[in-house]
Amino acid sequence: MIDENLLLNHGAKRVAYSKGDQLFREGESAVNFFQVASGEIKMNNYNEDGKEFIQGIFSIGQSFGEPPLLARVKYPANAEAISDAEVFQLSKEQFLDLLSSNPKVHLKITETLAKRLYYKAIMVSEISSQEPEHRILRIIDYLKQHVGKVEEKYGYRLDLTRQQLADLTGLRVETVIRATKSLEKKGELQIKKRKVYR
Amino acid sequence: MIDENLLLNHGAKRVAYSKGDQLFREGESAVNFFQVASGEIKMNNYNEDGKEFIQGIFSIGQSFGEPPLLARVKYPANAEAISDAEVFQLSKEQFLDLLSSNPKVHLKITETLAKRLYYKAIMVSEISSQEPEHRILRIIDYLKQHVGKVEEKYGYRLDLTRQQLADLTGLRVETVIRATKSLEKKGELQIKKRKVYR
DNA sequence: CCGCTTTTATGACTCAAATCATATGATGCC
DNA sequence: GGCATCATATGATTTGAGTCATAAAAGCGG
Repeated sequence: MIDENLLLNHGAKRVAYSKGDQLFREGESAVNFFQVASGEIKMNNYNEDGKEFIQGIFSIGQSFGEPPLLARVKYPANAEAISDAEVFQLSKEQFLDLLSSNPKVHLKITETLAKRLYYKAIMVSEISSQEPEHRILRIIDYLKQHVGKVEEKYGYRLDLTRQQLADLTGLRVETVIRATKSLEKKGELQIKKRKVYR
Repeated sequence: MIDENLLLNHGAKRVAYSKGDQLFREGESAVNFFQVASGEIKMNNYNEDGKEFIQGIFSIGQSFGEPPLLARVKYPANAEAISDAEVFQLSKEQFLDLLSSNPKVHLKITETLAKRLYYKAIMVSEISSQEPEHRILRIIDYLKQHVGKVEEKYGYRLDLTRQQLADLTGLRVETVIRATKSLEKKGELQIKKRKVYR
């Protein structure tokens, strides 16, 4: 997360999007740096027959879409507002300028990329070679640890629909529903009022 | 790739490994920066029933294992020498020192991470939602474009065994063999002397 | 050149997740 | 409060990649 004033001083604009708006599309060239000011943004892909895969969900303070900016490649996914959202935007030049004049911020960005790489390394290995229940537990544990919010009575509350969980793990809703039920039976997680806790 | 002399000036050691040696294991803490001097290193995971997944293959000039160093997390995978290999190693402190005293090198590393994130984003989406043939073509195209070597008579020659291709895509050898044959029939690639060209 | 290992190849069979259909329980809104 | 929409739930059926077995071709070392 880059300090708001620093962003504004380097020419960032605060842009508002409505739920469902697309900020950029897979295959486009990267021209901006993005950091969420409010709301939530997801990055996703759709395969030929319309099945969605969610690369990540970003909320307040988190940046996204930097890799293509730095690696000079096209966007590998779309970005879409999950809710109404506001986003700080900075042109590529402004962003690179900010980095070179603020080594600490640069290091922070590098760390962010490293963390995301860590997450992706885990997910790609899980998805390629593990069973549905295992995949689901892994992503829940990851979220609990890395974006973990309040510990409630029954543990960490997963704020995702079954569909989103499916799109993050590459499974089908029905499979996720059945797997979470089975996991509850095994005592690996709790389901209260349809919400998943762990 | 960081200049050899720069590495040595910052206290890098050149370490030799034999084919099959493990440089580090999944779950261990990261203490070193690595850059390949000769030979090839792969990073991989094994799931419960021994199935391998290859996260990446690194050859001369490429660095690996930086993310856990920067993100302060455990290694998400093992590193193993595919052939006899030599590797420059730098302690975490030496590496961070090198970065802070060489902004250009730092930016280069950031770019490297960004590129790998790009690759992983593609692979995770492919693996989660595409058919075997599609996955295989995608990884071949990626390799062709990003580590692409000599264009031969029949196009880019893929220097991977069917097994390695399977481990990179999360498929089974038999599936890869059948899929590549089917792709050849469709004219999407060529197979000459068992080697895949595209 | 010969034997051994690795890699590619192919057929038969299995099985678990995807698919399809349909229902019921929440939630939001005019 | 009633109606539309969204999310969860569950059973029946299909399907395609995994699994298993077995073989043949290629590469390699002595």
